Amino acid sequence: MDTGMIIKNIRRQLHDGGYKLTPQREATVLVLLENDKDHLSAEEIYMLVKQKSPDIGLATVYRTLEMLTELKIVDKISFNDGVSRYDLRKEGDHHFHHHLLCLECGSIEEVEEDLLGEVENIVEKRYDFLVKDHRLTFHGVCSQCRKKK
Amino acid sequence: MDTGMIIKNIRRQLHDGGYKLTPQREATVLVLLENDKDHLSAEEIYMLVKQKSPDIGLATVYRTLEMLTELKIVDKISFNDGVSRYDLRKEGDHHFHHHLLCLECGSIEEVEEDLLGEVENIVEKRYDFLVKDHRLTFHGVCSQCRKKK
DNA sequence: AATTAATTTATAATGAGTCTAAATAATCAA
DNA sequence: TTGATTATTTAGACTCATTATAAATTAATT
Repeated sequence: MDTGMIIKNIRRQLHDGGYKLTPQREATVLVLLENDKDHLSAEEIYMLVKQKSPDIGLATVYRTLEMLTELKIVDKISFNDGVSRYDLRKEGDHHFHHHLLCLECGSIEEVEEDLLGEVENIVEKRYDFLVKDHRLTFHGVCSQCRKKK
Repeated sequence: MDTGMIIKNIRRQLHDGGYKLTPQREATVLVLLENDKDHLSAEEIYMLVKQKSPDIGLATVYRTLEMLTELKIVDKISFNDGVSRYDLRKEGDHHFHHHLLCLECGSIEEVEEDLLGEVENIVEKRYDFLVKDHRLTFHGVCSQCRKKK
């Protein structure tokens, strides 16, 4: 799907939630789209948005990210390094993808496929817990770092 | 296993890592042992330790928790609410247990059994990633909150 | 056009976590 | 044991991510 179409969908989602897609919000979403393989912090997103809209304020970026999180357009995740990171959810995805965090180089790889179907069933039955979403991160060593040794 | 024995084991683990079990560190470990079902933040731990050792400083608690995390005696985890939480690892456990976070009441339930064995195998093979540890949290609605409705 | 509501900006405030220097406690060599 | 060295703790200053606030701007409505 092209960017224009994605933006159009997001505009509709905002309207459904009672929000407008202001130029600042659109610029923020564009940065997220252009960097959908990264896991940017609010500060990093702010720096990138500033290149498009130099007058945007940091608080606006924070508020936009909060709103996008509430609407489940982005997922907020923390990798225990003291900052929250924001990850655009793929169109039609109803689960949050998983992450592989390399303890040596700090890289974060994404695992698109949902490996938790069976595990969620067990949790729902055995713990009587209605699962809505999940966060799964593996800590380990990526192939590149293992090759180096 | 009784508390004395656990403390003894932890003392040995600290020594092996080149640290001493000072009274302040012991008081901190005791608080973690006494609240092993909770997921306390550093500040909460500090408050509880202060009841045992009123003269302890917040920085000492932070440093102790950092050390215990490094030695894998506790696991540090964040549930996206802006604070890190610390969870004592059970004796002999080589994986971090999972969590069920209720989006309505905020309660956190623990899942002791390891449900990720097969998933880790897939990740190791399919993504060529050496798994050392994991963080798995399900977001959803607990049985109590569902009963209320 | 005037009014109201939503949004943004700039900046101040908060609060978790870290750093630093001085004090204290433990360890070691003589 | 004494003095010297090292590790640890304390208190408080500091940093930095995030949030709150008040004034200004923009958009929507009457």
